[in-house]
Amino acid sequence: ERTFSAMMTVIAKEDKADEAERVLTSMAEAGWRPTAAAFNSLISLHVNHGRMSAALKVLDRMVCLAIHPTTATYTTIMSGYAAQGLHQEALNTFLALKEKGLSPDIVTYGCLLAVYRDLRRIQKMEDVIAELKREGLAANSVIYSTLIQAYAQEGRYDEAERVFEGLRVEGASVDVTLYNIVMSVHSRAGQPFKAVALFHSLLSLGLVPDTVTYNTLIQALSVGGLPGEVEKVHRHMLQANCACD
RNA sequence: GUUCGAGUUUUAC
Repeated sequence: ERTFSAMMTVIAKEDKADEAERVLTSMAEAGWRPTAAAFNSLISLHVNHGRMSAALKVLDRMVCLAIHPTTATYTTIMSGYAAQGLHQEALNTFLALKEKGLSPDIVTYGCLLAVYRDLRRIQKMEDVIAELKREGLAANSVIYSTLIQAYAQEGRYDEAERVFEGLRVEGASVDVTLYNIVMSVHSRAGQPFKAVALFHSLLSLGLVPDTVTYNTLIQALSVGGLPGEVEKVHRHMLQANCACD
């Protein structure tokens, strides 16, 4: 059962849609009950290639086989619509999830927030974050980084920074991606020194810079009028054995 | 400490 869904994710990563379909249907025909996670992997595969109608067909077959879609099922579909800029469809999927009696989890909310960010509905985002907290969920780095991007997109850099400070006071999780995002915001705000400062605090927290970190920092320095500093970043990168281009 | 799903850099008109 468990090894099965693992197998499905492997197949999904290699984009063998037809193979995945075959395995899944033959299992079902043999009287096995594939897990919802196995179907979710297949749905995710279609979604990652922009094949929403194929994804929805899998959802239908799931229902026909009496395998109940999960929160992850709907979240996957929602993210597919969001990726295509089909915001209303994404929001409808969120409603559908709740109508089925399922509860959105932190990943679902992260996806919902990305939709409202693209729609430039900041107040709505604040409402959603309040709602998720009311439901006992802990806002994490994904939630806050999405909000930070929304403020930055409107040029409201001080509010973006306040969110970043607030999250640390609150003790929310932090990760490299959050730092990458805030560094990028400082870069666009014309504050290369803040990006550099953030790079150092990320290191002091024991976070490991990735290729996006270095690229973002280099970008911040070159557009920020400090191209001379770029060489230092390169040296740091090589010393850290980072597999960057 | 049990990874099926969410957020980040660049991208030639």
